[in-house]
Amino acid sequence: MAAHSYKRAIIDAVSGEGSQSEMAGEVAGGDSISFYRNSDTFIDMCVGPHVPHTGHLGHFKLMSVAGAYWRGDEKQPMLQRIYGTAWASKKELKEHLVRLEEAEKRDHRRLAKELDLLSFPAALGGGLAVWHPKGGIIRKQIEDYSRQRHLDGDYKFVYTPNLASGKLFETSGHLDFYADGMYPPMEMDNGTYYPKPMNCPMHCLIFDSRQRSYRELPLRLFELGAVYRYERAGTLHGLLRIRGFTQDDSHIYCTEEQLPNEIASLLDFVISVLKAFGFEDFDFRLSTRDPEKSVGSDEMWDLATEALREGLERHGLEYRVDEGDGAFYGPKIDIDVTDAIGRSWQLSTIQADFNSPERFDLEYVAPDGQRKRPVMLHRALLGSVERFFGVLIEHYAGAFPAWLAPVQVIVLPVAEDHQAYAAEVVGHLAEVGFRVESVAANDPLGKRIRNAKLQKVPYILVVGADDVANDTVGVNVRGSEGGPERDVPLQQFAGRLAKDVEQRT
RNA sequence: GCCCGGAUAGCUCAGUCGGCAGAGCGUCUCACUCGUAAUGAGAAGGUCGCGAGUUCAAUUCUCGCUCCGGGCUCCA
Repeated sequence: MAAHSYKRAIIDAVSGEGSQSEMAGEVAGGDSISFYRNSDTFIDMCVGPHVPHTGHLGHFKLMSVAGAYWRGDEKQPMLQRIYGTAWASKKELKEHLVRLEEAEKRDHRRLAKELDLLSFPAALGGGLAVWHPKGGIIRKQIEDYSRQRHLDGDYKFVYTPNLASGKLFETSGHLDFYADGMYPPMEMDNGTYYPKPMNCPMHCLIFDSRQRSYRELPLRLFELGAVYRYERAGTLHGLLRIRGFTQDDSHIYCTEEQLPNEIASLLDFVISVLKAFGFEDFDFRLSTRDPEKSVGSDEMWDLATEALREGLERHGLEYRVDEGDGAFYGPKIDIDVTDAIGRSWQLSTIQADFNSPERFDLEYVAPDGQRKRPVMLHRALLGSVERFFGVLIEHYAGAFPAWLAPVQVIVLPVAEDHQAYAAEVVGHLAEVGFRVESVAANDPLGKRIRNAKLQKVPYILVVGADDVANDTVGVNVRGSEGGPERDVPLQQFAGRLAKDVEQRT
């Protein structure tokens, strides 16, 4: 109890005559207060339960210490918390520790370094990354795929700048609601400018650039847009929490009547795109209005919330409702994916917005010639390309499928005599568009195999005298249990790789 | 932002109770020419994160800053 002066304070406050402190009121308002005694010297006021005595903890290991705000409120003092893990048996404890080690091996920050994908140089500043060639080619594959899907989905590609006048963010409401998350303004000769924290205000300007007809709706504007948001220093975490990132962002302008259909087809689109990246399990969350932190009429909110709900229900999707978790301008559906080791990541978001069209005074001409207000949907599928890549690295543990792998094939000549043939194989595969490298026989074959495996290359081809004679290759498939496949005709291998790439497996 | 911890070679890390710093891996050179997860020998490689202070002397002690890690809080 001596170590829990705050609990002492609660008890004093509760027992103190006429005390009206918040804590006292809160505790005294409950049905009862429970105490647990684990030894003569450790008595804890706690809702419990506690184990009868520490012997029941079984096999444990202390893991870390960290600060934690009293009652989870950052305005309150900070306490020291000691974290440990306890298991019934030594075996289970050990298994848990092994699981932690495995998770650490897929940490995207570690793999990004090991696989030379990207880095976070201190000289660049916190929460900012530079992409190296191998990370860059993967990113290009991701973005190219996204662009292709959006082309197919009748999205219109737009580009907008990284800075905008403060007036734009006054109009959009961001300066009112989100100034803390925006970078400080730049004063220039003709006004005040901010790095953009969102793309939507600019897309609204594009909509508003001329008179719009109902015939144009839904108008789907798409951009891989870089945004900058101030994240507090202690919250930064590799690619998963970063200060500059790129959204696969779209704003869809449609009529109120089109909204349910548009949401329904969006849900299909999201799921289909995420599945291409190897995700199979999805969780849906519907977030509703927080009256304290929102704008717009109840009518608008109800309409938008119902449209989202209808979209989910039309698909028969199970979803959870997060009351009060909506954006300031509207309700949303967030989509979480489950990765290869069962962890959940929030990626996609679909947000209804009746507010921005109002603020930007957007209109279209209806069939009857009347001017009407469009409805707007914000949506991102990957969310942030940077964050998505971080999740993808962890999902695949760095072993990217062939269509994403920075190097798809490494060709290893058994000895110097086979070098010329290895170069031929490389030339042939490169010519048809594969990313392929060769490593000369300066080191023993075993070592070169090992290095290629550590780089998680999908296919390692070994070529020796037999292969030179017969136009074949020895194929090592990443992760295969059996030994290498010998004497595979080169054309046959090329066909197999092409199929992998095409099917994104 | 807050609490605790950290920053030494390209990477992983040891070390200096204050006296111009080390290993393994990697890199480079030479030899080896090898059929499936580490060939051998040699060499190069460091403003000991940045800035101030104390000291005859600071990578080491003190202070400030930057960046990183584990949490907390926050995340349109």
